[in-house]
Amino acid sequence: MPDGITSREYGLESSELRKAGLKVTLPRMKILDILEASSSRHQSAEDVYKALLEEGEDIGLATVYRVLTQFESAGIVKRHHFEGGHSVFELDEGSHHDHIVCVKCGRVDEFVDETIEQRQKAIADELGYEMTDHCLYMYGICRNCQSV
Amino acid sequence: MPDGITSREYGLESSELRKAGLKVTLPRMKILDILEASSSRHQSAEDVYKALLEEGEDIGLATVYRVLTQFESAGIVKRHHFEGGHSVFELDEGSHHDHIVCVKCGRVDEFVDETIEQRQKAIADELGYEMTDHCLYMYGICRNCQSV
DNA sequence: AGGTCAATGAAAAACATTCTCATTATTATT
DNA sequence: AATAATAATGAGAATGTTTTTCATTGACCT
Repeated sequence: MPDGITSREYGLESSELRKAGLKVTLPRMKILDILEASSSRHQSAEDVYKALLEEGEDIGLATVYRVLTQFESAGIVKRHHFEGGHSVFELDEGSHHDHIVCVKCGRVDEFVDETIEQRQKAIADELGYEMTDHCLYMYGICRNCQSV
Repeated sequence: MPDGITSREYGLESSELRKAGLKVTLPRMKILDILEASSSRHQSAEDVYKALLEEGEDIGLATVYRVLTQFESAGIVKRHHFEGGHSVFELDEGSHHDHIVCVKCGRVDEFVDETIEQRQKAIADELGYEMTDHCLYMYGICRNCQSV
């Protein structure tokens, strides 16, 4: 068990890391913590880094990027490229879903639509592609921001 | 008419620029040329810049970015964020369509599916969003690359 | 043609992300 | 518990893309 984490924290998370073939280190535990604890499911590397700073952790931004990329390869998180340049990460609970993002406040809602999923498969087939990934992003103004 | 373009070139394009409230300048005409002439409908700023260099034009990369962004605001081009970081631009002929990108060779195919379009509108509605934009990216391996 | 103001080029800056490398920590092994 | 082998980390440099700055040039209305 790395120094700096309590045994309370050292439970499911460590086995999740081991399962992924990653050593159990403080940065990886803390980053997993933050991804699980945060109110916003979608966080940029910078967001995670700031959250670490607020908790007084001395973890570098490079490590945050490294760890998030490893988590992506391990299937622990999913990376999304929303409009505006930088990537956001969310815990990958296994169930695919799409996103609608408010262009005013950044709010994100998730949804799944079986009709769309099926049409996508059919289209990839028609066009001769072996699909590896797909994502649907909608952008708009959420109810809150409409009334302002 | 700016110096450096022939009267042959000075036709539809200039009125397209004027309509958008943009002055008719040599960089804007040339960039429009390249977007129209290129074999690949989807080009990065860097691609456009290289094409300009090949034609012997002395137009800076900053101008390319500036002009493409203005074109986007004016509705002349659409910007896409494919996986992998940098943006690509394509002429906006008015008809919305989605994209499927080969992760091996970069080939891009376009498609429209009315069922998907309708479901998207319905979902945005249900979730209380006033939709401003939407894009669907599929990634896969195209027929050519499968046989390799 | 001339004046006004926007557009440009070049270089610097900003930004997100990745890499390098010396140091440190984890894990398997005593 | 101590150790050795090896992978992970932090700090900062480096990269790649995009934006900004500012002095200069150019388009366009009269």
